[in-house]
Amino acid sequence: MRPRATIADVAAAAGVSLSTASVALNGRPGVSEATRERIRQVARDLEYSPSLRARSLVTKRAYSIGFVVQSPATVMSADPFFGSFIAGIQVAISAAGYVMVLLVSPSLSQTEDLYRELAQSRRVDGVLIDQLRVNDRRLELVRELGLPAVAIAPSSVTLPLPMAHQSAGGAIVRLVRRLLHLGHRDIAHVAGPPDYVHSIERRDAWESTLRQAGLTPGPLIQGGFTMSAGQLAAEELLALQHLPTAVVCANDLAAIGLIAGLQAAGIDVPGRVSVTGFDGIELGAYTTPKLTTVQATPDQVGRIAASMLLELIDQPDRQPWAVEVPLGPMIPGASVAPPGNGSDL
Amino acid sequence: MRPRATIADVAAAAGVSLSTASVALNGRPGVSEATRERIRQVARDLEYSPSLRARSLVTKRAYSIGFVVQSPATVMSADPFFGSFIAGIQVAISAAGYVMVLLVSPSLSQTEDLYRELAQSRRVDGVLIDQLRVNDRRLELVRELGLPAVAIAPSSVTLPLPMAHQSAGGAIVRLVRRLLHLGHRDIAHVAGPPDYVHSIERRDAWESTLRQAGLTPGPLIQGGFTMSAGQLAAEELLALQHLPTAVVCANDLAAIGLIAGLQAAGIDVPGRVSVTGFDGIELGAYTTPKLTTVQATPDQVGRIAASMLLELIDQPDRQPWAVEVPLGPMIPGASVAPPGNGSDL
DNA sequence: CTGAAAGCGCTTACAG
DNA sequence: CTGAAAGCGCTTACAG
Repeated sequence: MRPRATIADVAAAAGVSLSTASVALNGRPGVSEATRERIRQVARDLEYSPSLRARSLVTKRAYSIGFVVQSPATVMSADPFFGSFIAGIQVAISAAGYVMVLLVSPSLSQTEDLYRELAQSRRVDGVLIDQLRVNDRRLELVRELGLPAVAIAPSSVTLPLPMAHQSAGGAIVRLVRRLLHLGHRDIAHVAGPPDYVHSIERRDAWESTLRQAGLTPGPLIQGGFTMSAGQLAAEELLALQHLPTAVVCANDLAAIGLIAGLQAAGIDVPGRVSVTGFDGIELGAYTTPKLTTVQATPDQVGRIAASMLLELIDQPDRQPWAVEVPLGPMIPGASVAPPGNGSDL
Repeated sequence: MRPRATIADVAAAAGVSLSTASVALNGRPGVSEATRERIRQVARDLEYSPSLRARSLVTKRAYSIGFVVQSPATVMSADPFFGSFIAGIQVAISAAGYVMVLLVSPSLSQTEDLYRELAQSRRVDGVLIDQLRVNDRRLELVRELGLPAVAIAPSSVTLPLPMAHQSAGGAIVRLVRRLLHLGHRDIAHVAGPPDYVHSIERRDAWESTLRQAGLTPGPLIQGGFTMSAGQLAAEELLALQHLPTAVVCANDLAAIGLIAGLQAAGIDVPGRVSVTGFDGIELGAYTTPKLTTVQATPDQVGRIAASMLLELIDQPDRQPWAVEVPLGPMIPGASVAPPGNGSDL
């Protein structure tokens, strides 16, 4: 890169001191409007652009936030959550001159090391914590490192740090009620991995909604958030004494895998079994039948979580607070129908 | 964050000068082994970790590379390429102490602005250029900005900058030959958007392989890289005088959409029409029938492109060079069969 | 083999 | 309203 103009060049060309140039360019009070405009013009003429490194050193800010995504193969390959999520983050931070450093990690322990490195090298001013586990050690880690952090977590949990809530549980409640309304009484759940707090939230939502309706929750299958988990769940269901009339899945991918698995075994969906998902991924519109689901809003989750993080960076001692991110609408699809349309095995 | 030890603290505690501490800690020659070890021990005791900002200012390095991904909704939502690609990048750069700054952009013109900002603020030492268009203005832009850049591009193009080649064209050749071997003579192509160089490479590969076999290339459908593009392509094919016996799609997603579209119209795949994809995404194993495709290796593309970029950053005046990234194997699936198994319309 | 000094490009009190 | 000086935390010639 060719040599760039520095603020010293601007000051010299404008015939003022370094500090005056700095004050003028940063819009701080203490310079006459005439001088300020003159200095700005000179800066433009010289194509001056401040060096972030130098500014970083003195303001003690990296102007970056960090995000570590685990098991990228699984999370990003198939989960549309990710693209919209980081697009939302960028919307929130770019106006403040921030960028996102993205790291991928193959394992939990490496994730912790990556957060540690980010903090120690002062690469970032704060981090986002996603995909929270039960007893997640990252919470303790960021506290210990003094690293500002915002967590994305279900509304049901309370953490000692600011949280952006997306209530997937609320979506599950809606879907279960829809199935109840259609007449289903035997509603199973294909859960996510049990060590994720958002798996637990969804399972609890399924269970409590059924209990509130005076029903005993049907079969609970430990599944996962992937298509292959859904397909395995189909095998488990088929091995049961009798099939439930409906299955509420933890997310769309599992639901799509489940439908594929059921269909491969000759089970009609929704004639014999109704299936619901959660996320509203594009793929759900391409399955046969189309998937009934609730639209998640990952872009808004990213936007809100990131702007919370910027606030926290400005006020590191602020008491933790929480913001609820609204869900999208229910997307009806032909994967759901009243029970009893299909013949018994 | 609590105050951190600086190199001055380490030097004082070890009873040496700043420069000696710096030299010792950076492993540069000029200190006795005894002093070096003593200084290292003191650094460990003080939990010293160098400030990247300060080092950046003096070494004139950001220790970051940039990557701008366009239309994240489309690219990342469905394309598994992305997750593996950035995982590969990180593998290549983390050992050198680099991280990746990821930006998303909704449009071409904004992409250019983002590259410009990255360069002007010296946020990054270089960038990766992906999803190359015909007459892509980013090539001129990085030259003008003096920003080191490596492009990911098909083997068929030659650019004035270093390139990591992944020959999707080679994959298409393999797939067309497989269809020819099975007896197909009427082989259509669902192409990607015509302004992407990798769309053109794939179309050319389809066309030239057929010509080499003495055949006239069948219908060419301008499609896209998404499922919905594939589904639209199905409608176009169905509107033709007669259906080809096989369709080579630009990627897996288009192929999956095409299969869905054909099946919705009552066309048997592969009985009536054989279909192939490219990428080897997980989803292809879940369609009925399973997709015949060739496995791409995005992790290796990322790894190789990123390490080329690090080399270029070290030697900015190096002459452009290119590295071929090997493709994965063909993945056979039931979406392909000999022609003539289905009845004519 | 080791130390004193300059400098990277900014910002920020502090004087005038 | 403006300028001179110090300092952010490092690295790197240059002397000794």
